[in-house]
Amino acid sequence: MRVACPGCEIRNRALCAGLSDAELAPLSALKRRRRFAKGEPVIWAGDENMIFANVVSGVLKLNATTADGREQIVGLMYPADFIGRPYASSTRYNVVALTDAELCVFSRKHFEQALRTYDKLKRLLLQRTLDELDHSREWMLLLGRKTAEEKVASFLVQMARQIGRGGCARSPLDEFVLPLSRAQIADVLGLTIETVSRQMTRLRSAGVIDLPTTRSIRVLNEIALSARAEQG
Amino acid sequence: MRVACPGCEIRNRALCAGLSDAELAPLSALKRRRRFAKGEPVIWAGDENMIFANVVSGVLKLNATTADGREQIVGLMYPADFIGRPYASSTRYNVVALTDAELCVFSRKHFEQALRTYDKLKRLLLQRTLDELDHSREWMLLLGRKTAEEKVASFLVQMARQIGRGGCARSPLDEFVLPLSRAQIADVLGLTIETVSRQMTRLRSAGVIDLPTTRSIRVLNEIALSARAEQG
DNA sequence: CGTATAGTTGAGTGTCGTCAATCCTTGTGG
DNA sequence: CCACAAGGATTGACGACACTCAACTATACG
Repeated sequence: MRVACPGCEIRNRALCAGLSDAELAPLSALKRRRRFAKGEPVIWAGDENMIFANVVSGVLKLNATTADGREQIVGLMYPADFIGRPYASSTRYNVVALTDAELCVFSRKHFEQALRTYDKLKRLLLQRTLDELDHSREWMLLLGRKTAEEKVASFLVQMARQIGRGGCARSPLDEFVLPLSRAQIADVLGLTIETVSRQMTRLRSAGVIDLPTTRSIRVLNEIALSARAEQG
Repeated sequence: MRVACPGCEIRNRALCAGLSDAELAPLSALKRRRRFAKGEPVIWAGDENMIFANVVSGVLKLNATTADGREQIVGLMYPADFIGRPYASSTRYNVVALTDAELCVFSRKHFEQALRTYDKLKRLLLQRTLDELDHSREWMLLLGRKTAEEKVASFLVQMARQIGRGGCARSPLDEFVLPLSRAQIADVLGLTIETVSRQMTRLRSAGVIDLPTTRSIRVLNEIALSARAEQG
């Protein structure tokens, strides 16, 4: 028996994991692999020509902006995550590739058709959406009530977990490479570049982390880091 | 033909609106009307004994807290909104009645059963959850990037819309009663009581709003209010 | 090797938080 | 009906944390 989407890196973790090979086969024919370069926009807020896709590789940001251009990253999408907004004609935020990325793309028509056909798909998307909602509410607590140090510590804890999840290891990593620049971290945390930088060096001075390069983090004291995150 | 849930105030706006009378009938037998007094907790974070319910009347808050007790309101629930967290054993936040409230309650078992049985119900819950996610992301922009004045103005714009939606009128109201105290508004906006109060009086001094009583708002200049909200 | 971009560090400012006093509202009992 | 108490809201003085502006350093890239 042939396996649908042979060689797909995320077959067992993405939404498709809820479908059998037989169920996936017709959908598989409608998908389109598409590459996006670092910095390239995937969806513009308000654009009706929306993309529905699974992230195969890379990291993307969802970001909202005020009228005068201030920016807030409201979500980060990793491999196996789903991008798109069913039941609405457009999204309220932009989606931009933070690294080179590969997506498994469907048209609105095909995806919504599949959503109607496969009950399981709907359930899985609902589960994912509920998880995202929980996550975004946790982030609201961070944005509204945490100090700069707590924000940065929370971000690093979260990052260690997320990067760990993607690889073979299932536990938080003690060393990893940030897929975000300082400016992007600032946009996630509702801070400025300078404040992020200062808090990073403070954590290093305190012996909680080390910064082998500006983009890589080594967690020296996970307990201390979690403590400074005030639950994260 | 008898109508399921006769006299229910939210029959046509809540999740149940997606079900026909025939479909609703068996569910209707399993529901339980329950009243909560102002300030009474409905769900505790981490409690497995979770409630699944439609809000019939009143306003409730979802709030998250840090380990040391700082509080952030991450959601407000109005009549016809749905409360509960399917596919998880507990919620990460508390649900508390802000006013006297009436809920139409189901047990986890019955609700998840219904979710499995009725495809339409799943679709409607997915739609709602996606809407909530959009809303919470919009709020992340507010929490992370807006000034105190913009936060308060955004809150008032939003409130005028929300209260208007509930009544017969479908447009934003120019005068309404706040269901929240200053302290609760502060917890929604990630500010302190004092800052909320100062911004309110600033808006009044500027002739944008009037405050007939501390709990009621009269919008004198909706355009100016929206402008100060930076899109809300 | 030189330029451009990203990141760090420093000095000074401003917005919002803290602490405290006062005012207003609401409810209760004399 | 009024006095009083209690909680909520407002206002003020002050301070701190994070932002702004700026200079400098490190890293990436041609």
